Amino acid sequence: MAATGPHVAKKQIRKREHKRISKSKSDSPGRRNNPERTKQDILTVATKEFARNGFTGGRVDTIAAKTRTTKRMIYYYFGSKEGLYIAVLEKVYSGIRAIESQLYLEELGPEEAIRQLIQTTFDYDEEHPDFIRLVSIENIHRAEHLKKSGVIRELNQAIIGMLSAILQRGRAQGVFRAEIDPVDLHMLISAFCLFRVSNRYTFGTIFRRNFSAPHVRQQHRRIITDAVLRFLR
Amino acid sequence: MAATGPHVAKKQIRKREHKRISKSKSDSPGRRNNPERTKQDILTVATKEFARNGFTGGRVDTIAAKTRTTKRMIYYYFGSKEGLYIAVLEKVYSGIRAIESQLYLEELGPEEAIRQLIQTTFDYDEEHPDFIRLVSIENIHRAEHLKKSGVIRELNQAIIGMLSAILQRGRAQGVFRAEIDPVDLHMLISAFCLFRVSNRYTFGTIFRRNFSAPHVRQQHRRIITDAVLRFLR
Amino acid sequence: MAATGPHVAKKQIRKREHKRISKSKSDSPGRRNNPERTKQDILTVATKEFARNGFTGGRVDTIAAKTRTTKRMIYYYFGSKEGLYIAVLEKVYSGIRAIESQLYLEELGPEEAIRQLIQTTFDYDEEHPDFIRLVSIENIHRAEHLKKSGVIRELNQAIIGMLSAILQRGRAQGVFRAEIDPVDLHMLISAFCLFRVSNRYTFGTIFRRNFSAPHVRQQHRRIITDAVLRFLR
Amino acid sequence: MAATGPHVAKKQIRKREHKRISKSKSDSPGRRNNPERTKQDILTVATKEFARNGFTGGRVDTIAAKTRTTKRMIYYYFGSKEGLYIAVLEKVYSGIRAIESQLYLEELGPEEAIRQLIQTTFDYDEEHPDFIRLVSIENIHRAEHLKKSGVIRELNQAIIGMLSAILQRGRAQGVFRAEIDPVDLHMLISAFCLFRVSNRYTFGTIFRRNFSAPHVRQQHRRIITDAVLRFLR
DNA sequence: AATGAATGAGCTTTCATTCAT
DNA sequence: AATGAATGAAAGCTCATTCAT
Repeated sequence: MAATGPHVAKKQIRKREHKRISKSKSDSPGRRNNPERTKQDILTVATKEFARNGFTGGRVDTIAAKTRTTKRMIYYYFGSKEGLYIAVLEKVYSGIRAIESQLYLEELGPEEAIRQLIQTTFDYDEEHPDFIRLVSIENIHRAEHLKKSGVIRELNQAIIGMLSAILQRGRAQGVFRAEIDPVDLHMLISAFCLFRVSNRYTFGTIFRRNFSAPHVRQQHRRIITDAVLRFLR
Repeated sequence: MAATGPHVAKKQIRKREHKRISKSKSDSPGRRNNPERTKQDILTVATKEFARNGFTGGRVDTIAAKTRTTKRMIYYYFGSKEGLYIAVLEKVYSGIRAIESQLYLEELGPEEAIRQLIQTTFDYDEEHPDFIRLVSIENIHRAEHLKKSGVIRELNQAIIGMLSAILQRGRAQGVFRAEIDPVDLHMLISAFCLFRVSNRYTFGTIFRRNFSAPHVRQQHRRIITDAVLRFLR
Repeated sequence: MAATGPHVAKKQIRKREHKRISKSKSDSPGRRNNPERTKQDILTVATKEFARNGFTGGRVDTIAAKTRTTKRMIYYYFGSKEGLYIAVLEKVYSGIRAIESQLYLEELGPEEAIRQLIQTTFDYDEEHPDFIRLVSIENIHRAEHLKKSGVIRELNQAIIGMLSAILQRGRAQGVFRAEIDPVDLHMLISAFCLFRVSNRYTFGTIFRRNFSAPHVRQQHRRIITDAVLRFLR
Repeated sequence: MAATGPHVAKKQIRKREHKRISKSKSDSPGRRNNPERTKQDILTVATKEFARNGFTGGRVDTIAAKTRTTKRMIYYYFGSKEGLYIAVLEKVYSGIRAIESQLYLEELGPEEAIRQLIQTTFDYDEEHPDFIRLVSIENIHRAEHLKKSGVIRELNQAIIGMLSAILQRGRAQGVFRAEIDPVDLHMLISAFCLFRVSNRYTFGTIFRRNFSAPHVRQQHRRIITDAVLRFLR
């Protein structure tokens, strides 16, 4: 074992050189040295792939092919297909939270606050079908992946606090009736807003409705707002 | 190493024996000679498998293994994995139609008819999670399989006719307000009833609600009935 | 769902035809229709591969390439790499058993019987280095695969019975001393015969002995026979 | 999602912190600046890993994870997986030599010297299964790595010289018979002592013997001592 | 002297489907 | 009418090693 010094390589037989043709510094300045960007790149592509084809149907190969990186890097950064999928879930769930936290509903009257909240939820769901699809997919999987993420659970508690405050103010002002559970209210709103997006394919096919049409959207927005406010009064 | 057959992973099934036992057609009327029963057997198993794991996640091998028949027979009778899946969809969609057609709501007052309809829908969804799951799964697939089935579209039109009649009677009696579209009303009801079942995993995980608990179920039934009736008045 | 009849295929889009060029009956009469031969073919190749490179180092691809069949068939017949490996173990262990069972030592005097047994063991080990290697490999794996095979354990019990009988006769005739455990005796013999083969590479390298040389082999045979008989007297 | 680093599967190791803590060389004498200690650390971990899983089965990643250092350092100090493995071999082979060189058998009578030597070998093998396993592993690899190490060959010659001297003395005193080759004698002893350890898994599984049991150990020690001495007389 | 970041190549296994009678 | 045997294609994942400073 002789001295302590570092190992001096003896063999230099490599067999992979052929593919490494052009690797000058100016070539691809975006890839190396910017791991965060690479991760975000993967995440964006993966979100689409999983939203489109589900967890089982989503292909790691397909994701890699649409990325600046290779399949190997997906495993380097996310460990497994499931690890990547969970990261996607965390990303999309944090998106809706970010919106909700910027509503500033305290300054509005109770009815107006509810109205605002419903419309924000409604529009967000309409404009983020990938999020809705991922939630559906995760429900098909009995939330087994979501359960593994400690992050998500904490993310979405804020909305209940907000609803609770609005309900209390409404009761104090005599405009809302008593004993409405905020979680149930959240469900009543979510159910409708989500259903429009998540079930539009079967519902639309069977009843020949195109939910993307602007006037349908307007009408649905009015319906859910109307139904909820009448329910609360 | 025994016989020559292929590797059998988990269970050592009968299969190979019957060759010796039932040589002539008249011998065992159980399996052979009863194609309809075999088809139903396959369909029942497939419904569970697809509901549990989705279309992509569902395995033809798994279905075959849980059946009295072999994998080959699935292809013989249903042509492909998709053919089997569509047959499953047709079966479960015809189930809810059967229920709805036996309601006899014409004899009830408008409010009572709506109440009855909601509760039936609510209970049916609660008790048939496999149906709800298959609808969700089909939506993930953008209803591409459902569209290939001419049968289903016709199945679920009846409910709209029924709602339309009730609304008309309600308007005539002055208990319901005008200009409520029956399809929208169906959606308002369906959204809530379905959501409770389809999204119980993510919603339940995040907000720590157990939707299976009897008192939660009772409360939800009251909420949707209440919300719809107030909306209609 | 219409009638009961079998499915009539609608799409016939296939994309793999190109490779299936010549598949006339006369082409390869050995492959199809003869699963047992195919299995044996795989087993023979796998024995060499695993003996050469170990369980971890052995490659399923390599085995498949050297076979008349494809990699897929290995999984069809043996279920997994481990399944194949265990089948190999069972095959080679049954080989030595077969030899031992044909010795007919009862007709010989005790000393002569022992002498015969040792020489048979010695020669078998010398001539079947693959078997010895597989045993070594299995020991590196702490016999975890061997334990999964119910067959092997029963295979090698016969030798103990034989040794026991010889020892008893020897004691009765007064040529062997008392209280020799047959399992220990089997180990004394096996240890030497096996070691020559299993450790010839390190031992040979360090002490510069070539165990394959005929005169070395003769000498070793004399040594172990001599040592055992002196031990028994 | 926190920081940018790669996916870490099982444990969240320190690593990244030390950069901030020990900036100057004088700061923390623990890790940096002590290459010999780092090398020994790697070597100790690698010995276990290779002994447990073989050369092919041993994982560079696993070794690195259990070390104070990173995977990169293994390559820095040992050049390759094989380089590290050879270093391990050299380490363990030098261990047995060290023991043997401290026996001082010249002062004992020939029989007693042999007795002593056998028991030392027996106990050393019993207590150093990792060494035995590495020897087996190296034999599986046909000693291809050992051959690359010039060191080892010289290490283990001493034992032959010692045996030779004892045999000569024994012959001179008339207690040992003539014409016993010291290398063969070494093999007779080694075979048994090694076999007990190297083949205990398969032998133990098939014949249901637990070689770790104290009374079995005692009996085996008696057997090999007895057999060898009777062989020499 | 020392190291964080990246990776090409290849591994085992699975899946829906067809062949051939 | 019914079926045992066979399979191409691709999926997820791992491994020792080098890049670039």
